[in-house]
Amino acid sequence: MSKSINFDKIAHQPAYRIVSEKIRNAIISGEIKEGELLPTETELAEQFGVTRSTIREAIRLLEHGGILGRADRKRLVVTLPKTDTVGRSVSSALLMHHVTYEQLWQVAMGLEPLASKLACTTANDNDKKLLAENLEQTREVMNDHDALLAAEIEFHDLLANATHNSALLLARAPLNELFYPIAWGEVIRALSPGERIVVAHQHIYDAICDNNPDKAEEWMKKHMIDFRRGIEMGNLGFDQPVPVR
Amino acid sequence: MSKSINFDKIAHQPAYRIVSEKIRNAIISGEIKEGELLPTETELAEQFGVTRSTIREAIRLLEHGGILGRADRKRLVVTLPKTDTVGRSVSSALLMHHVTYEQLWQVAMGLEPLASKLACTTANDNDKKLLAENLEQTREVMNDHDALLAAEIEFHDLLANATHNSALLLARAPLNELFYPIAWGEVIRALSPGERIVVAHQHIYDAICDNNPDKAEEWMKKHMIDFRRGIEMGNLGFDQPVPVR
DNA sequence: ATTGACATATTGTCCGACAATACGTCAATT
DNA sequence: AATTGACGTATTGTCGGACAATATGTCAAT
Repeated sequence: MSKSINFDKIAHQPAYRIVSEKIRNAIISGEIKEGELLPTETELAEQFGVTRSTIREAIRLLEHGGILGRADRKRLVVTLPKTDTVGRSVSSALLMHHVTYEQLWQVAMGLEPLASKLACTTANDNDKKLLAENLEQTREVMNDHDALLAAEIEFHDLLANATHNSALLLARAPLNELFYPIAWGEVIRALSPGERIVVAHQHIYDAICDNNPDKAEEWMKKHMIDFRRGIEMGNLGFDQPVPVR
Repeated sequence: MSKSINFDKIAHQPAYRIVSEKIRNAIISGEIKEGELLPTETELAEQFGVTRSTIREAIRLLEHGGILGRADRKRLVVTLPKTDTVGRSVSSALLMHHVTYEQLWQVAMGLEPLASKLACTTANDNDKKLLAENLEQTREVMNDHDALLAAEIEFHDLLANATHNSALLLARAPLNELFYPIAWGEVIRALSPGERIVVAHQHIYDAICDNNPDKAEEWMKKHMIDFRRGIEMGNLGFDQPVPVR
């Protein structure tokens, strides 16, 4: 133990980070509204009094987070971060943490029935129409593994969208990105559970149309448990890390 | 409808993005292991055959996602993305989506009881020790609004950590960042619910020590519902967007 | 209304330079 | 032996300027 005075670590931020923060704040606070063009790099450089290279680094910092996109591959534009953009960085974080099938399933078990329940009261006509179309589509491709997987993923995605809850959408983004495509994909190839999937989806869809939250929640739970049994019956270890790609 | 042939949009990726992807893949696939130093910028520039500026832009792209940090503020090092790093970008996304208290609460209602339940079987001695210390701490500061809020946030965080489920940790990151500090903060200032908080935490802690998942889940649910009533009783609109900062 | 030609604006990439600072080494000091 | 000091080196942060590639806008020609 040193008896000497302790000074706080001095926070020397590089310029590109300061600039990035300033831009970020301007965006989040609504000073620059969504859809608006960012000033050009040279203009920004003049305004902040730094070189264009510095500005570019600052911009890259934000671009990854999805709050900056490009209008036409030239000018940068302020954009609402899409779920999949944000989801991708969360997913790579999870892969590095060696997330397991089981851990993802637990989260899915927490969020998907919830989404199902909420959707009953929030889904509008368009949401229902999309779900109905997906259901029909799923029935058609029931025996085509790849197409079935795509339809299954879309169903859960449509359902989540129907809640119109962006917090929920973002929280479940890793499921879309890692859980369904990989884990579920293997299950489908191993067990061909097309029939069971369609039945579950149908019941969930009906529940939403009947405005019956409890039923929607219950069927989604069953669906998820089926899921789990699928993973266990396939030869993928439930407690194994999700493989990278 | 044009009858002419449709070509796919040509995907011209700028060099900095290609470089960034390559580095990202090398990291995720484990080619460069966690904790290892990245080659210096000049070396990377030589290896990829581009200028240092381009390398720097590529690095900034990754730095934001948290998979690159710095060892000593000079050399870059491969790091496991911490939950709060990733959480921050998710949170700014949510703010831009004008997420409401209610939406965050719904997610919390899905995840927190789950965390509580899971923690019963996964918490180790150290987790329990930390929770116990937090509990004691909470009791002491019960009437100091700011300290109470900090302790409350820490409790939920410790609980989530005790699940040792990184997917869950990342999914609930926005709660730590937006829901508790802002929404809960206002409730505490308005209603001084110190007593109720301590009681709930105590029951949850007991349930974990008794290895009683159902009880843990139930009490967390009660706790969250209390939460909701708090928000409704305070003059914050439950369906209002969470204010920016 | 479509095409073509041309000037302009903006981004992507390169090069070279220098200052600030973290690191390692080795000597000097106590 | 442990701390301090001096010094050279490696690496990042920032600068300035340059040029090519590519969208954009305008106006004339068909």
